[in-house]
Amino acid sequence: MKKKTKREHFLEESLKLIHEKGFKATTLRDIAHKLDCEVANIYNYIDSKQSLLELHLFEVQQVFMDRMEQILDSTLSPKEQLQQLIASYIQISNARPFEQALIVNEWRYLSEPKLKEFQSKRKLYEQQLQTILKDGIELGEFRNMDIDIATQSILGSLRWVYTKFIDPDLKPNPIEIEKQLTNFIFGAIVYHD
Amino acid sequence: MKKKTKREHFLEESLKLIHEKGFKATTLRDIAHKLDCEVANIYNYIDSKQSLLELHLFEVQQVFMDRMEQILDSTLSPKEQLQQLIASYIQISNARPFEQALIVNEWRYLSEPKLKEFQSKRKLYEQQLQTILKDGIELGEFRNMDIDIATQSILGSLRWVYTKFIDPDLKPNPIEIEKQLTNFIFGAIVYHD
DNA sequence: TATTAATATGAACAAATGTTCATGTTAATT
DNA sequence: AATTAACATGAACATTTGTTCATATTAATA
Repeated sequence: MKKKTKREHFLEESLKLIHEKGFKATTLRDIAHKLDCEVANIYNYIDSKQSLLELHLFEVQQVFMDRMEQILDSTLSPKEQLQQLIASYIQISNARPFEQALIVNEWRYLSEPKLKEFQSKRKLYEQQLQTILKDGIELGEFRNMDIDIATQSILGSLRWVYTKFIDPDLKPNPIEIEKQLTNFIFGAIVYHD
Repeated sequence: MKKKTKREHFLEESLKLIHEKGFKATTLRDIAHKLDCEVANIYNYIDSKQSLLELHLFEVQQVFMDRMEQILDSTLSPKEQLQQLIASYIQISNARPFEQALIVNEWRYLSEPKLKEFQSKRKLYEQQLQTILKDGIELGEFRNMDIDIATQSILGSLRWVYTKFIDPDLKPNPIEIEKQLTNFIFGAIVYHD
């Protein structure tokens, strides 16, 4: 059992608070109150309020990007690649629901140049998914469709999933959720009549 | 051609600004600057900053609710009802993309009791969609699936659509988007093998 | 044990923020 | 023309906010 340092504890709690209230609405005094410490103490853990947001966002975004890279580097078919991508998305949302919540809701409060960095990585991720879809359509694995709309709709149907993993009482089965969402998305984009 | 009052102009511009920067990050001085007027003048249009958010949010939410009611009051089959719901969702997102953006991103900055009011209406909307899905499954129009996951996924695949209508240069065809999204969602939830 | 790193405190500050007030001007309605 | 409603201004205010500083105390490491 690894001992948690005070800093790690601070990062966890501040993450939850930012998730609850929103980054802009969360003050350093809110955080200090939750941790039962003085505001000034926070600056022993982080450089600034902004850096706190950056910390959480880029850490998880990198996990998404790495998983995408792995999948693209594989020899899997587009269909199998998409399946893997869905699985990875749900797995990350399960493992780190609060960070994922920030990715969905709080990224816009990054300040330049970090904002552009985040956006360009997200755009790359979307383009990589688009490529998978395009390849799949050319191979006849997916039906013909507007790739941009399909990309956004797929991501949209995954983006909310973290909410299932935030409530500690629910404890939903991620495997079952993966099955349901895979069926949903594959039904949406494969051929059928 | 209806003449726009100053207040209407103010509401439009402040809406766009809140969409751009986020409600909490938008200051009254930001708005005043955009409208080239004094901060105090704003209070000739609205009672408070909070009321500005409420104004925009509840107006559009009511449109969503009304359309849902109309559909439920019809004698259409679940399948046809869902089709109508998708159409109405896209139509509202097209007609009022900025308000829809607030519904997606800014509702959480409502303060009580308006927050609870908003949430309960949204919950009702979701439950009404769930009922459509449940009925459709029982009638064999939709395949058997986890209704909660299906509901969230359908709404998730629609929630991003307003972004297409925000950029005035794009001018996408809402009919084509409706067709694509209808195919996507129906593919996702009807039977096929 | 000596030394460095991690954690903690309280006071203080400048800037930003939502709101109010008293007052004035312009436009619409009677 | 008289009256009311809509729009506009600038000054002022109390709070809130992120950040810094000097200075402790505690824990880890050499």
